Amino acid sequence: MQDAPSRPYHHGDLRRAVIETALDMLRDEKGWQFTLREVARRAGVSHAAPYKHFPDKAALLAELAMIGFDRLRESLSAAKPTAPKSLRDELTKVARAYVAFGTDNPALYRLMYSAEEGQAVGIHLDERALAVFDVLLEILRRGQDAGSIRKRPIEGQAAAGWGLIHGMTMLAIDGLLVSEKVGSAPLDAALSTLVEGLGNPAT
Amino acid sequence: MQDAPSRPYHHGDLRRAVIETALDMLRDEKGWQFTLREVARRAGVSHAAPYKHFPDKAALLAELAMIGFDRLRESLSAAKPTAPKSLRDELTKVARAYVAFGTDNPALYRLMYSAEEGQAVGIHLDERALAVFDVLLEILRRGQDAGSIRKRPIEGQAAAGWGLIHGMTMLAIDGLLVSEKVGSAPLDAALSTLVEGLGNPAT
DNA sequence: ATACATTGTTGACAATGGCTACTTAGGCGC
DNA sequence: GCGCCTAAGTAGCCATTGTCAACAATGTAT
Repeated sequence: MQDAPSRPYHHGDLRRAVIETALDMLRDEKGWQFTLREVARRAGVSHAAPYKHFPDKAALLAELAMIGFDRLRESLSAAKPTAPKSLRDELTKVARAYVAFGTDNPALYRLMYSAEEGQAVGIHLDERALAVFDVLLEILRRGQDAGSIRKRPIEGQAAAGWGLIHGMTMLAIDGLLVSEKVGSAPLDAALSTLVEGLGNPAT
Repeated sequence: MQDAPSRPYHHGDLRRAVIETALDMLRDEKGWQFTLREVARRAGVSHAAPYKHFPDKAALLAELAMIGFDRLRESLSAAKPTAPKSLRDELTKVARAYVAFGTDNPALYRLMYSAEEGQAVGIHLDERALAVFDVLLEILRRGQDAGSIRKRPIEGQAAAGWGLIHGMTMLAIDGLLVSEKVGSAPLDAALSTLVEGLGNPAT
């Protein structure tokens, strides 16, 4: 991780290094409330150096959130089966990957959804965040065309899917899906209920 | 609220006053990251006075969260129709009240779900939090008995309901339910999808 | 070579904020 | 009255942090 010999005065690629270090810290810690100074410390530079690459802390956070959306989309794409048995199967696999991303990257996920003074809205309307949403939309659209998903306004179905998946992710991250409340396989159960609700009963 | 003339040296009921003041602040601000000093300031006492009634800040936060659960349960009970047209109607009304509670009390709701170093689990297993969950369970149970809700393990159905409702609440609080993504009535759509998923198709 | 822009370093400011002593006010039993 | 307990006030420690200003090193174009 740390470069070996007598760090040259100029890092060379500190911007990237700061981002990488911050992502590392998000991996380690539970929350995204790291300090810029700590990032600098871990990156092996002085505490003010990051300011040469980011106007302020919020800028770094926004950048990290965007990277989070990119990675989430990649996760979802990777989880999409190439030859799905059914659309319901596909939807389930993608949803599972979504929740897994959240539990694997709790701090990053929280950051992506933390309303930094109402800026969350803007972030979520960015192209890179919409790309994640489009994965869901595309599946629903295809399902409607194929007849396996109810023909309802697709935005509403997307709302249901997003809401349930986001909710389960948050609950999972917070460790609240304890068997006392939701049994032993809450995610399976929730997803199958969702799929029932979205699915066309005629099929 | 504020006692009138020349505050006596001893407040008399500072514990309650601190809680009330903190609840006021939660109503005003978006987050629950108020400072104890600010609470004391608003309550009109010195910044150290609260420590006579709460060992530390976390204790106050826990107390507030519990009150939140109490109020949420009351809201749900109040929303439960006395003579519901159907169980689906009842479920929808209660769910709507849940989300409304969240959007009406965003900071308090966030506090209730903020994992203060993994203590969220304990809080949510407390009797007063479980009482909220029981409202959902009871409706599902009754629905299963009446045959209008699918006969599936009830914990799984509760997971789906909780997940979707909590998710929609969080999205609503964060202002993310914008029409560009989820259309004009996302909550309606999501709840009807949920009800479809939970409902017994035979009926 | 030399000027200039870039990128890092050092140091400090200002605000914050939880928490802890120690001191004072006041009520209550005796 | 007297002493004691509780509740409140005052003062401050101590650590943290975002940010900025001034300075130093390095690379680059002329």
